[in-house]
Amino acid sequence: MTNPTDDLQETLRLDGFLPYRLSVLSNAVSRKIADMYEREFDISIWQWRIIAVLGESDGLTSTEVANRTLMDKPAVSRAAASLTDRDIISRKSDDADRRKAELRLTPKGLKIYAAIKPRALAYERELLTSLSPEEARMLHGLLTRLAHIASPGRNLWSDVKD
Amino acid sequence: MTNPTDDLQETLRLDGFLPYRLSVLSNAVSRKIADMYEREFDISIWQWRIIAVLGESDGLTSTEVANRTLMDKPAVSRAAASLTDRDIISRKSDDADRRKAELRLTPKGLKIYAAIKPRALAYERELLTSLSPEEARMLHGLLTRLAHIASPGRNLWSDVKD
DNA sequence: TCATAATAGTTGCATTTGCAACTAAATCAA
DNA sequence: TTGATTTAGTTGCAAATGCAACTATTATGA
Repeated sequence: MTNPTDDLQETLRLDGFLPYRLSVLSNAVSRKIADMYEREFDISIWQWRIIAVLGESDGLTSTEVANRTLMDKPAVSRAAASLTDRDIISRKSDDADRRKAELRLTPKGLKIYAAIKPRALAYERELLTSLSPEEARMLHGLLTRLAHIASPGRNLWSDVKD
Repeated sequence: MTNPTDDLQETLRLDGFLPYRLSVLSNAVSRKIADMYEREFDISIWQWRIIAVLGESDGLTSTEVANRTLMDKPAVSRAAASLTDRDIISRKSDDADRRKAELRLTPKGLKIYAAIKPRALAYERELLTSLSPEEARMLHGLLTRLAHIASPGRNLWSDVKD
């Protein structure tokens, strides 16, 4: 096994390279959880994100959804269109400003939200089984700090404080 | 879980949902670092992964590269083809088994590797500035444990020991 | 007022991705 | 042998992504 660049001081192992590890782990997690949404509810990750934020707080506009989910506007537009077609969310355009429209979960959407939510939380719990509660807290704190560095200025997610 | 309705009581905030946070952080990090590869060297993330593993250990076959980088075979094939076209890697087919071909960095490839590596490591260091050495170690350990749960059986990355 | 700029959301398109199906070569079993 | 299987790698294609350009509506300012 030759290492063609022994002369360079620091070693780089893809294995231990943080961006790589984050990417691989995130992909594995997303893939697994997306399979569940998809298989059982025919809902994509983006659709789920919209449902999730509307479940948290109803009556958001597309732009607000985009900000909260960090999706771009076309992605929200398309995912919302397909959810509207399937009667999972409704859109009511704002009378005062007819460019805007408020998105809400329909009764059907609420049912889907109520069905997916515990599955999502259960999967998260499963992931965290290997971590003690303090370690889980630590993990979130570390991820938050990394996010500040990775996207300075922009808050990738509001800091969870407790 | 004895009482399934307990799940419904739990709150779900996308913000604090681990799969979401991993995805958003990983995207931000990948985007930022990919910009650098792309802008300065016209190298995609996939191409960089190939260069990186070949920089670590030369003379791997496509399949070995795929295993180490967790890319799928078509992705390796295409990225390797374009790197070969650009004379960044070379392929020498194995005389004993003519299905196989060993991939190596060319002198030009070595130069690119040598140029990108310190930038990549510098970016990783920058990310980790907000963490103490123990915290960084802790982070890697936590990510490793999550990876075991997320992809049981399959080792997403060999555990860094020593 | 009216032209200009800004904002909300949609559409179009080129690129990337993931997966299945394929070719070529080697191995195995009878 | 030789026919079936396995393995290495490539090609093709459908779907997902990301971004730019567009429409429609509202706000601004001379």
